[in-house]
Amino acid sequence: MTADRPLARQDLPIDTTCLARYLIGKKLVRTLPEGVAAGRIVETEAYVIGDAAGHAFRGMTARNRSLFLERGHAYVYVAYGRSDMLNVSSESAGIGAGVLIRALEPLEGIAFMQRNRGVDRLRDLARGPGRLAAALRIDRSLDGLDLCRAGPLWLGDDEREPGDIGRGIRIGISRDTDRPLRFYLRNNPFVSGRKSLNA
DNA sequence: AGTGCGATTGACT
DNA sequence: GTCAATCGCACTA
Repeated sequence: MTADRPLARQDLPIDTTCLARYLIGKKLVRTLPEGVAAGRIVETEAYVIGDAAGHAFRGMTARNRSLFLERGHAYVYVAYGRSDMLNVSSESAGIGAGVLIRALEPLEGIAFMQRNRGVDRLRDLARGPGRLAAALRIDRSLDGLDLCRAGPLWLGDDEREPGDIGRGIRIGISRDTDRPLRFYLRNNPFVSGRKSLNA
C-alpha cells in the first residue's frame, strides 16, 4: 500500500498556501532499519511569506535555515522543549516559508508507531504535530532532508481522492491569529484540534 | 552570560 | 475544563 515513489518537486505548488492544501491526502513515509511506517496527511498549516507567526519572520538563523531551502525539504524544530515538529519548506530557495504537518492517519507500521508513542489507540498515534513526530521518530537529525527523494523520510502519492477539505484559522499561535491558513480533512477522526474547528 | 518564550502535550479537577 | 513541564534558541547587553 505504500507509495513506492516520492512526489516530484516539480509537482509541488510553489505557493505556501497552495502547498499546504496540496499535501492533504498525500502520504508521509518513514523508513528505518527497524521497518517502515506511513500515514496519510490529514491536517496542515501554512506559514507564508512575511507571516508574523512564522519562524522565518525575522530572517534566517541557525535553527530555521531549512525553511529557506527550495520547496520539499524538511524543517524540524523542537517546541516547548519536548515536542519535535515537522514542516515542509515551500516557495523558492532563499525564501523562508513552510507548511507544518499537524496530523496523520496511520496506514502502515502501526505497531512501530505504537511502540514509539507508548500508546495503543490508533486515533492518538499521530493526532497533533508532536505526536506525529514521535510516532515516526522524527527529530532534528532529519532537518534539511529532501522529502522528494526516497530515503529515511519522504512524501508519496495516494491514489485515493482526498475527500472534503476544510479550511480555518491556525492552532496555538499568538500572532496573525485570524488568517485561514489551516487545512484539514473534514470529519476525519485523526485531525487535531477542537471538534468545532473541524466541521 | 542572562533572560524569556513558545506552531504542545499529558496529567489532573 | 485548567495548568505546569521543559529546554533550545533568539534576543539583549
